[in-house]
Amino acid sequence: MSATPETPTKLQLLELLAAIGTAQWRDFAAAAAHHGLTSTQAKALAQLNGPLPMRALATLLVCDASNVTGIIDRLEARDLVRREPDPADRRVKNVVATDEGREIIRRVREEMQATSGALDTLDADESATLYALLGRLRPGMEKSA
Amino acid sequence: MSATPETPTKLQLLELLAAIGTAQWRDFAAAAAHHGLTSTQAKALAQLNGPLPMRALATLLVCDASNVTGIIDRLEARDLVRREPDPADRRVKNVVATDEGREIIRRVREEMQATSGALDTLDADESATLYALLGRLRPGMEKSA
DNA sequence: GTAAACAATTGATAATGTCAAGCATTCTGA
DNA sequence: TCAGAATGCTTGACATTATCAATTGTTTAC
Repeated sequence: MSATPETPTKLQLLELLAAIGTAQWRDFAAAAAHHGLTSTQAKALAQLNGPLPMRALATLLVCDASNVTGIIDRLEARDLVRREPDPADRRVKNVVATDEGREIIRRVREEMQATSGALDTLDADESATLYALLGRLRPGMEKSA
Repeated sequence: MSATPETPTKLQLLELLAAIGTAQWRDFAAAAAHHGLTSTQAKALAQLNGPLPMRALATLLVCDASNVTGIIDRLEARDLVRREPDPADRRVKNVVATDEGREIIRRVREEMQATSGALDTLDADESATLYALLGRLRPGMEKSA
């Protein structure tokens, strides 16, 4: 057997990447549902590492700003996030995750067992290689069309 | 510099994988919108390599069967899919992509330029390595929770 | 200091999602 | 065989997510 395995076609690689992405999304959505969150709500909560203006959140979620209003309304009704006025610009409202919100999204991430378990099958070298390759891929993929 | 780069923490790897998945989804959704398809419609169309019962499609999309009825209704109204009776089981309706449906999803895939372009930055060896690593990850990730 | 630009919200409407109920068909087992 | 359970799809009721146009309040630019 060769040290360099057969080169996959680009289509094969695209398809495999899509399959991984789909599986990961399923895992995330299932964990979120387990905590009474819709996928969208969980996705929004996952962005809130720090205070974030509504507009910025809309950009991250790639949707209209008016949509974010409703999503945050529902999260706020459950005390998972707060709206805070921005001290520098009175037009802006910053969204902040509450302690409860941070805790719940932490658990969701923790419970992505399919994804987590799959990564456990890689040894240290493989993890490092995968990390390096995906890291090279990332900037190109995040370019705006 | 070392031949074996630093081993990433599992959390770092999870985060990177999530970022790649998100970027890929954005790319797919944008290409779909360019052809007047919602993300969900495109996702449904993408499953139709062959005839597929409504129920099977619901399983693949991880949603209720009644939801699929509406999605397929709208695709059928645009002549992108057809419902065909199953010869072996009269309860079943098989969904089949029309020529137009196959063509439109082919173009959507073709126009995922961010993803495609990112993969172009890898040489043959790197592609092969990435393909092998992701291929090892896949079965574990597709396990049901 | 007025006009343009921007942030967030509201209201209208469509698409997506769940659940419960229904009809038609197939399967199961006594 | 045939009554009842299970299955596949649809419908109806409803909540969520999405987009767009219009509004209000606040900055920014000229």
